[in-house]
Amino acid sequence: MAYVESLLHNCASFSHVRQIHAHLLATGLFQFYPYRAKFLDYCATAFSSGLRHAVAAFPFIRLPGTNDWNAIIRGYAQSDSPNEAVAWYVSMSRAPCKPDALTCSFLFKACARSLSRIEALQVHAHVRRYGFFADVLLQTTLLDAYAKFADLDDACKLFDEMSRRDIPSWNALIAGLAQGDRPSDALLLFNRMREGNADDNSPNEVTVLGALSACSQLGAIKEADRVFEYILQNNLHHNLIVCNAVIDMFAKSGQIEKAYGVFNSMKCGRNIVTWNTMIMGFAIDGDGVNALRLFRLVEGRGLKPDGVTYLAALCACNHSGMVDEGLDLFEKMEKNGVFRNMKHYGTIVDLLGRAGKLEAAYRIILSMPTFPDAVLWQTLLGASKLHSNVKMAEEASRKLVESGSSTCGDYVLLSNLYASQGRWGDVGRVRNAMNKRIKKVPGFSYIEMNGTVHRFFNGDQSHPMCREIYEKLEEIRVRIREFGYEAETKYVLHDLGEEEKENALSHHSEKLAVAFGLISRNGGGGVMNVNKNLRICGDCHAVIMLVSKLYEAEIVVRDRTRFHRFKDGGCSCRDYW
DNA sequence: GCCGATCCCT
Repeated sequence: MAYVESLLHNCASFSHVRQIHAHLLATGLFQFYPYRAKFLDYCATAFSSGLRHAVAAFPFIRLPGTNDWNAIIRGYAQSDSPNEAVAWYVSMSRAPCKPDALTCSFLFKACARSLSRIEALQVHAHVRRYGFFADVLLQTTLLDAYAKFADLDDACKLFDEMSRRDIPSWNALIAGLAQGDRPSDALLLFNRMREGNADDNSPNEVTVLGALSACSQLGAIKEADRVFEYILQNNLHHNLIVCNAVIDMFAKSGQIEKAYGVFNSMKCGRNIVTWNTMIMGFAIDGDGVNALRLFRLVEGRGLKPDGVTYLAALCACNHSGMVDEGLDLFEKMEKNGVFRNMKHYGTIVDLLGRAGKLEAAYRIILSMPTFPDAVLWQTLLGASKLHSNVKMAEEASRKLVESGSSTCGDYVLLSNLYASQGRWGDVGRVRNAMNKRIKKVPGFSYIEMNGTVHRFFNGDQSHPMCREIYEKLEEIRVRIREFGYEAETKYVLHDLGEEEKENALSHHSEKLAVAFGLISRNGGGGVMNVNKNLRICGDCHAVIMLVSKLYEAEIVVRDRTRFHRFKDGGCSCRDYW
């Protein structure tokens, strides 16, 4: 038996696996359960074409045992068609042998990957019935599956009920929270673990990846620094994947120099993800020159640009207004064997649209080989609004409504366009249509001050320092007026008088956050960082530029798509966004 | 023996 295992582990190619298979058949060992099951398991998981081979061999087994089934189920669980694992489990349940904890573990994995929630619930019930549930590893796999279905409350409940938890259990929940839109909870859990309150488990490489991802999403600068400090102290920065996530985190929290510092000092080598992350980092920072410089270096390092590399370079062109360079990349990528997907189209449509080439953007959407995504029409709508092209905006809106995927934001865009033209009848019509829909994403901004995160909604009056904040806003309004500012009331949706419109604008969440930041900085310098969940509004952009000059403040706003660095009355986006 | 992992359009 030992020699078969040793042969298996020394297979350099799939043809070696076939030779071992032939040997087992010739010697009759194939019908001997332990040999065969080991062989099948190796065959189905170690090589890409091995699963088909194992599946083809399966019918020749006289009486398949649990591990034979497990081998196939495991193989499918990690294949491109994980749902097949469930189908095999159904067949297995009709066979004489019984599933074991391993079978269920592979099934949970398969369910997690194919997002088959119902099937997972059924297997969960079986697990309880069979009495496998005491198994920590199995519980962790299930926890991970729940997290991937976004059943985070169930995942937390399972976690709390576990009698024993190891590092992967913690990691599964932290990563689940981070990826499931609860990054703050992920950080809380990470910090608990770091402070030694995690069943004697300390964070490892995988744990910090969850924490890094949480910081990236939040754009949380202080937390980002703290997580990095932990990584250095515990020598986790020799791991390539950790480094890639660190670069992403620094780039997404507005610390592009730190991101580039890590990129340049990596001792563990760089892979294509490293380059993609750094290029995208420069892109969202509005530094198209550095992004394209790195893009050109990729091939020289023996790496082949992939779809994400091109996407990052296209994003860089988009955010820096480099239309010709972007079009050139878009043309070249397919010649270089990289297929264009929806995201590439989305970026090029935005690039052309923002540059005012609405017809060209429209033609690109129509010329696509696949059915255009709602995002493409939303992008075209946004560009039409930017360039006040009512006809194109109406066309894009029509397509969105037809596709059944129009959102609140789409209606707001169209309505704002009508409003800017004074077409109040159309505004009312669009608003009525919008109000029939329930889903609204409220705009909010947040700013961190002395370790506390302060969050503001539009027109928010719930902050303890509400009075001071609104007084500050009034002061800002007066000072920038003296400086020659006029409110760009076209950004207001409603049919209000000019003065009321200005008020509606002046209480946008990003302005509240900036006013609060000015009050709280105690005259001290330093950069003020504001995060916003949606895109920054045009009036806020203009106002914050002036604030940066009149109050000598450097203000960085991270919005949904990029960073804006306001300084001395200007912005790093050079008004192109 | 089975658990946890990086970059991606508006």
